[in-house]
Amino acid sequence: MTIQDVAKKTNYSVATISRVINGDPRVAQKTREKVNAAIEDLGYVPNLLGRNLRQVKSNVIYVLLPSIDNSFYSKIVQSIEKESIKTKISIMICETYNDFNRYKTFMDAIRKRLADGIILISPGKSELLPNFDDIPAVVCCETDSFNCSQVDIDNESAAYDAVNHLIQTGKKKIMFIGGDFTSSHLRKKGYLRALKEVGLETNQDLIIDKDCYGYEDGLKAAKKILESQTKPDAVFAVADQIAFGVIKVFNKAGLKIPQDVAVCGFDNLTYAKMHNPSLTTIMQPRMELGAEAFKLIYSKLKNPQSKIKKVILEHKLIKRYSTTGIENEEI
Amino acid sequence: MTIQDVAKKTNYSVATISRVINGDPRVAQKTREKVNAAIEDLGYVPNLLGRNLRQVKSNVIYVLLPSIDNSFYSKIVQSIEKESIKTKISIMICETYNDFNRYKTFMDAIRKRLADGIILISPGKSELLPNFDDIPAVVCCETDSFNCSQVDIDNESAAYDAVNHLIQTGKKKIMFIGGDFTSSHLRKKGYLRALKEVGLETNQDLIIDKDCYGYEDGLKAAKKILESQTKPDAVFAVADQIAFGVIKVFNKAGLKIPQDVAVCGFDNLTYAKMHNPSLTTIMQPRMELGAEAFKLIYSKLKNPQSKIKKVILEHKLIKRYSTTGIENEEI
DNA sequence: CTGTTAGCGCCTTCAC
DNA sequence: GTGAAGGCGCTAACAG
Repeated sequence: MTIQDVAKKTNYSVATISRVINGDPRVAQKTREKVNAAIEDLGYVPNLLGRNLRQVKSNVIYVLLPSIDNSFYSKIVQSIEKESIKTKISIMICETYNDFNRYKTFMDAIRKRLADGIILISPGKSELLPNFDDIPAVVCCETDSFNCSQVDIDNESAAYDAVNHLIQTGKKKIMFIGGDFTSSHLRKKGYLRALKEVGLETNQDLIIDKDCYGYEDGLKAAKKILESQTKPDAVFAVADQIAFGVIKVFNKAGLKIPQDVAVCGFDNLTYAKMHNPSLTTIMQPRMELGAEAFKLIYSKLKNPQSKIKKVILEHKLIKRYSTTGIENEEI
Repeated sequence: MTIQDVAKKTNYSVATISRVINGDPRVAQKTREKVNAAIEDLGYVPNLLGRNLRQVKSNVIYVLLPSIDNSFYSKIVQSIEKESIKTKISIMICETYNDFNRYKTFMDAIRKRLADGIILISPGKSELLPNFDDIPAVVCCETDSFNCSQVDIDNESAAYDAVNHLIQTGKKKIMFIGGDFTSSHLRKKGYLRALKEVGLETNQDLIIDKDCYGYEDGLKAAKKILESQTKPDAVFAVADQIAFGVIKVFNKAGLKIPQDVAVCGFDNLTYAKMHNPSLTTIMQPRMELGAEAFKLIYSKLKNPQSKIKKVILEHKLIKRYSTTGIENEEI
């Protein structure tokens, strides 16, 4: 069943049928009705593969992210999807596991026209990626320099806010736990600036910034802290999951949170408020990050000449029990 | 740049080029080399839209799920993806939010040839869905009857195991918290069977099964419990997120978990072990569920005549602090 | 307002 | 082992 069959049945040409399907205004109302009736009648459904070939585009955008099993990303994806649904573009989620070859595979698929462009979420350093200068792209949640539009928060100042909050609650020996990735480095900068500003101690014993990314790493880091002579009265972790690990260990060791040691995370995962105690953290505006990323790639596709933009969105400190000692389910 | 250009450059015909690209054996070794060299040389990349049109398939499978912002689903998707990468099929994740019209949209997209088939994850009751008898489909994590292959766990017996475990730890007044969906109904059956078997009380005061799906509902349910005269010594919730809400409220009320009241969830979300206290729950074999679902749809596409299968996979009870009082980071 | 026609890029018979 | 030719289903000039 093709457009031909509809043409035959209605005695119009395929061109007219095509016009009706695509809402072209230069079709008589009556014709339109007849054609639609025939389409209904025959149960005809256009084959978009034909259209895609003809128009040299797939109306698909790839969304590349490290892993879908991370609620931080999933919220971003959700908003990209929400935005895309308003257009006729579909998104395709692709997990990279930060693997060079997977990035390459997906980028090559675009060269094969299976997608029109990509959104890269937290891709890491640009020099560790395959070159993608030839394909329409937007980077989300990464502050390294790319040859395309980007959207992110100000990581340095977000960390500054978080650490400053810890200082405000009277904490003086504040640890930093992070990993080896760009935004973590920036967060460390913010941490250092906050301490420096009020003349607080900043030494290497207070900093763990190697191989620390997730829950298990948080467990390890916290154990190391307990075993050492460093007795911090607060911990700032660059990811909520790390903070969850830290809390687990501190709890088991009988430390009171936040009285003995306060804990602050980063990202405001869905679980941050469910946690016991609920976790103070930096909220990244995930919905806006995703929506903005989509808008950027969309306008890039509409107008390939459009200029590269860098968009910085507002973060927000969410104060919860793990630093304030006040449990409030509403937040 | 098309296959034509390669043909011209090599003085072979487009047919030969096509054969080389597709690994057709009836091509002389020498020819193959020359053609590949030219392809390399020109930087030619095949346009798969042409191939798709010609072969009347897109090599895409849609994966429909309620929401991506739920780590239960994301693990399943991850395994589907992992399985798909071995083939030349790509998967496309589609959020339905359990909305009839969104289901319809995606199913229509398949009729438009944008995908070759679908995997439906937790689609709910079959009568609430648009008809999809005309498209290749597989249902995952749903026990309602569908006119296609299915993969799921035995929900009734999983719930039985969970409640039985609570009984073993000496609990006698066990509440059930669930919602109005098929697997929840089955879990209630298992709950009732376990209680009945040992002659424990089962009355309506111990059952909350309306509008209870997520964290917020858990909060509400727990508050209701505290206000009522029912003083349960254990709670079995049909989802981990509900359990998290319950724990939050009980904790705040000063109840000791599991001494005063034990809590058991369902699903074994990644976060269940990070929680304080860590959560006893039923592990669904999410990776296997996804992998099996993909295999089923794949064979359906390979062989449209293949028979409908129902696959039931093994669940497992994961015992943690919220029922045992023992914190073990390893689990 | 409508029809004719020529491809989009590829694969696949059918010849030789 | 290779080539010629037709067509997958659709859209977009161009003509009328």
